[in-house]
Amino acid sequence: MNKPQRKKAGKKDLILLKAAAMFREKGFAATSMRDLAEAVGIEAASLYNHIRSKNEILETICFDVANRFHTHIEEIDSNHDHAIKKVETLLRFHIKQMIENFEEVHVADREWRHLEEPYLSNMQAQRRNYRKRIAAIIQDGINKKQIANIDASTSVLIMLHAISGIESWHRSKAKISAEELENNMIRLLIDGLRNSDNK
Amino acid sequence: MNKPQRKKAGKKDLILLKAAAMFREKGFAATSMRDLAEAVGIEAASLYNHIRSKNEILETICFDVANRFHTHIEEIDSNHDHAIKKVETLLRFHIKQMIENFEEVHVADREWRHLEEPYLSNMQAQRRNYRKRIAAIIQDGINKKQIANIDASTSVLIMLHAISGIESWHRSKAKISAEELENNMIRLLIDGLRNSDNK
DNA sequence: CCTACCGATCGGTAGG
DNA sequence: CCTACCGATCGGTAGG
Repeated sequence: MNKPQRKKAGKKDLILLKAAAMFREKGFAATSMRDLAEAVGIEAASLYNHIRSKNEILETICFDVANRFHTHIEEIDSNHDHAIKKVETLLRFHIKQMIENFEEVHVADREWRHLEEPYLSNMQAQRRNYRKRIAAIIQDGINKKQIANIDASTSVLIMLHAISGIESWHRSKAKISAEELENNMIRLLIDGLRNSDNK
Repeated sequence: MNKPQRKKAGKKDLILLKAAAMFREKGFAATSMRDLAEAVGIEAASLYNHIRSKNEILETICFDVANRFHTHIEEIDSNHDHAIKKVETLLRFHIKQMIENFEEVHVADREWRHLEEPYLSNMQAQRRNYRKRIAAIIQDGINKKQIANIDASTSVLIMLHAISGIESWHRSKAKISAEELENNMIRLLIDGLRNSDNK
């Protein structure tokens, strides 16, 4: 073999991947650049040829994930489905993301508080906005009598946090399958939204 | 009592209180003993006249909270209520704890991974066991046809994580009242458990 | 990508 | 409860 195959921007991606895994496992603050370097297989100083700072890694992870969710909710908002269908689509996307891109999604959700300004305020605003959009979808469904008369913000709180609980599914030994988990979650979370007359 | 509201070991309690608040806000790893000392109003070195180490503070918080929940589920397990009533009692207790003792309950729930051995394994086992007991209550209800035929472990996952989402209620500005929040959560979380014939 | 190293800060101790 | 200070480790840089 002449040269090991070059992944496009491979080393930086590897750093981000390992960082996500370690930030999830130990938390951002408790992960040192030396730990990370060891996982990547280089010296700590060499990390800085690929990234500018520890915080930049967190910024990349958090905003990548946020953009993905933002793009998805834009799509949902622009279609004309039944409100329950919209919520279901949103939840299935969240669940899939949490299962398939577990490390980075979980880090974005739990460690964003360690961002520095101005990123911290930016992310805070994005998160607030995102929740408001989901609440608006639900409230719209309530107004159109498509959804039971519940408190929209409580519902959003429950749904989003329940989904972040998939973390403990990942950790559990006697796992049900990802598909079963998704369908069980959808059933339990969507059921409370239905009007008694279309249950 | 002869003296009005005299805290006994007052300084240590104050340290634990401030520590819980700071661990919640910034995380265990990102909170320094110097930060904590400043919040308490003494020098960092003086903290060690009241506590043995930073980790001991976390241990105290985590095991205090765990014991509280353990005691409560023992009570529930020893009564003979309808399964749905048992779950509701449990959920209301969790919600109240999360509202009234927010800082320490939230720290116990999020920061226990920073415990050192043997406390880490101990806490891990306690948590696993606690979830199993809740799942058993639900499964028992399913077997007795008191609860719909759902996946018990998914239900536990959703319920417990939804409740830890009360954190974002604390942070929100336009809050609904604590009582409303509790009742909304109970409604949304319990509804999915009911059999269609007693809905 | 490495060796060598920086100043800052960490948790914690000695001694009063 | 304080001053003074410890060794360890942190994120990051210089220079090759």
